[in-house]
Amino acid sequence: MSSLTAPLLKWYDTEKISMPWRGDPNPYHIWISEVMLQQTQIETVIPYYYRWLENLPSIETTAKASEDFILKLWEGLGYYARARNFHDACKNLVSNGIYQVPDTPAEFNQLKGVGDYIGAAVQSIAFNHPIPVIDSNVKRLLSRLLELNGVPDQFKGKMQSYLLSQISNQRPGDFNQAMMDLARIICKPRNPNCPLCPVKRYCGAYANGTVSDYPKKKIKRPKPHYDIAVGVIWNGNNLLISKRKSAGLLGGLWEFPGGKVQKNESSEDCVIREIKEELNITVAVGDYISTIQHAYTHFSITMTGYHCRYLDGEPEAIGCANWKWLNAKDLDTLPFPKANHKLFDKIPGLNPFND
DNA sequence: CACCCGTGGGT
DNA sequence: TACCCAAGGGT
Repeated sequence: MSSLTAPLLKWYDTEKISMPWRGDPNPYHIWISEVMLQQTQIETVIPYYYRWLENLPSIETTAKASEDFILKLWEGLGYYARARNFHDACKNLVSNGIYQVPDTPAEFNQLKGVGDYIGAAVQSIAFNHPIPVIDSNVKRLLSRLLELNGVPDQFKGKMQSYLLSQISNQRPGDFNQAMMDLARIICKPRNPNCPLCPVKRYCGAYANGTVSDYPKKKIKRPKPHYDIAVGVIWNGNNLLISKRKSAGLLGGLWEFPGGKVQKNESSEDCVIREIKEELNITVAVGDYISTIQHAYTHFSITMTGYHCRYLDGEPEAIGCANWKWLNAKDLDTLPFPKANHKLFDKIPGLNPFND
C-alpha cells in the first residue's frame, strides 16, 4: 500500500506556518502551547503564550504560583479548567521532585489535563515518540480521505490504526503537525482547496466528488437563554466581589454577585435575593448600570448590573468559594469572566452614592 | 458516554 | 443574524 507520508512531509517543509512554539526544543513550551491551543485558534493563543512564559517560564515557577495569578494570565482564553489542571500537573510534578516534562507517555499521560491529544502531541513533538494525534483537524481530513460514514468519534480505532501505518518514525512530530496544518489550510471545513492538496490521490471523497459530505455532523441541541442580574456592591470606594467555586463554569474566577432572575421577579429583587443567599448580607439597590449580552457554549445570557449600597451583615462564603472587598480602581488585578468585563467601563472608580 | 466547559473570528 | 468552528479533557 502506498503511503501519503512522503508527499505530506514534502508539502509541510515548504508550506508550514511559523508559530512561536515551532522549532522550540523546550518541552515545557510545547506543553503549555498545546494546552492553550485546545479549542482555541492559533492567533488567539500567541499573545497569551508569550505572556505566560514571561511570567511562568518553568514547571517550578508555575507550581509555586497562586491560583489567582494563574487564572489572571488565562483571563479571556476560556475553558479555565485547562489552567487549573495545568497548575495541578506542575504542582504534582514538583511535589515528587520532578522539574522536567516526563519523556515517557506512561508518566506524562497520567497528569491532570493530559488526554489522548496532548499526550500524543507533546510526546511526538518534544520527544520524537511515534504517537499519532487525532484532533478535530485530523478527524475532518481522515473523514474525507477514508470516507467515514458517521460522526468521526465512532471511528477512533480506524483512524488510529491508519495513522499508525502512516506516521513517520523519523519525524513523528512533523508528521502530526503536517496533518493538522494540511487540514487547517487545505482540507478546510468549508471550501476545501482540493486542487492544491498534496495527498488528494489518496483521498476517497475527492475521487468520488463527495468531499463536502464529510465529516458527518452531530445534531446539536438549541441553547437556552437566561436573564441574569448582578450587584456592584459599594462600601466607601471598595467593591464586594465573590470567587466562584472551582468546579463548573468559570471555576475560580471572581465576579459581581448575582444570579438568574426568576419568573415574576424584578431584576432588583433578584439582586437582593441572590446576594443574601450567596453571601448572607443585606444591600439596597441603587442606579441601573448597564445591560449586556453574552454567549457561552451551551446557553446565552442577558446580564443587568446595578449599583448597590452595602447595608448590613458580615459576608459569608455560602454560595461561593471566597469573597473580598476590593478597591474599585483595582478591578484589573484579579481574574473576571468576560461578561463582567463588559460592565467594567461603566463602573466609576469612586463611590457613586457619595458615601 | 453524552454532556459540560469560554471566547473570538468567520460567513 | 444566527449559526459554525477552533491543535480537547473531565466526568
